[in-house]
Amino acid sequence: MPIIEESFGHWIARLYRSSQTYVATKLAAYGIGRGQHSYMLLLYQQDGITQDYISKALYTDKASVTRALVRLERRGYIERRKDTNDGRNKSVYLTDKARNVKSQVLSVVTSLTYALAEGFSDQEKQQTITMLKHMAENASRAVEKDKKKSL
Amino acid sequence: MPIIEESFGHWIARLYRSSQTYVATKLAAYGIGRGQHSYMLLLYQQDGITQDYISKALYTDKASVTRALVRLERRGYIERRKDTNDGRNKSVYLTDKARNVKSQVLSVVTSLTYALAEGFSDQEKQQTITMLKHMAENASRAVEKDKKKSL
DNA sequence: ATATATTAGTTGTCTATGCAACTATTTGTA
DNA sequence: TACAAATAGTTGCATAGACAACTAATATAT
Repeated sequence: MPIIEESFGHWIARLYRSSQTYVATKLAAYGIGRGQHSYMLLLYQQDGITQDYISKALYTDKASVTRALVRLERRGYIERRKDTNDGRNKSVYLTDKARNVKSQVLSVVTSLTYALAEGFSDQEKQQTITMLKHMAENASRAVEKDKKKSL
Repeated sequence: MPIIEESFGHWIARLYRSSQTYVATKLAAYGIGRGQHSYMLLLYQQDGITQDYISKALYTDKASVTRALVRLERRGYIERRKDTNDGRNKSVYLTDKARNVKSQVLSVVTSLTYALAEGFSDQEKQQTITMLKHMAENASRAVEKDKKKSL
């Protein structure tokens, strides 16, 4: 019996890596790295949020957030400013340069979703996103549970 | 409208990272890194395959394959031997040490699939794997298409 | 038979990401 | 008010993975 073919993890890993490559190729021209478009996406939705907020929203380690944002800042896509009312926070703001590429970035993300769902009916697309969300939440929960156990 | 929530890529990324963390935590005790269990899995199915075969089966860059296998070899889980009939090939063999942890490794992979599918009916599980496979193939195809275009 | 192509694997360099340890700031408490 | 705990962010260190350039070995074509 094929073990690997029935492992969700195997398909998720393959899917993730190809998706990253896809996005990376399309956004390389803008100097936006493969792991950075999610941050742009989030900021397009909601500007001026803190790094901690981003870390929680994307379920990404705060150290990774710092580094991704440093890169985006160096490329001129964002600015980070220490909050005046709470000096621990840094709020993140898009620059004009970022706003100018918004439609291109969104179109890459959309085209990935579209490419992945090629051959899916509308109903299947809907089911897919539902299942992906469900699995992502299950995964976070499972990881949390492990963490608590190890304390 | 929430852009990011409807992006397949966002959910796949989150899912991938959590899954990796899950597996890493469970396999750390064996010195098997988070990216290495797929290689073990493949080899449990089929021993004595070449690196190139592995690279193609896992859709992973051959440089990454080399490095992952070097680590597994250093940990004593595999051996790599140059083929006698074709000196370009290196075939990869599991060691006794690897065979001894087979059930543990498989159980981690199974438990991940199980955790991700928590709350799914059998039919939903089946649909999920079908969709994951479908998307993975769509993704590979989309990446290939880009590559050809750039030539 | 020799020169060229192709193929398999390795190494260099880069990005992405996690965990742990650290710093700085703020909050809460004795 | 001063000291402890919590919070936000950064840095050190490690793994994982991609791409490109390279080496070695084999296959192909002249």
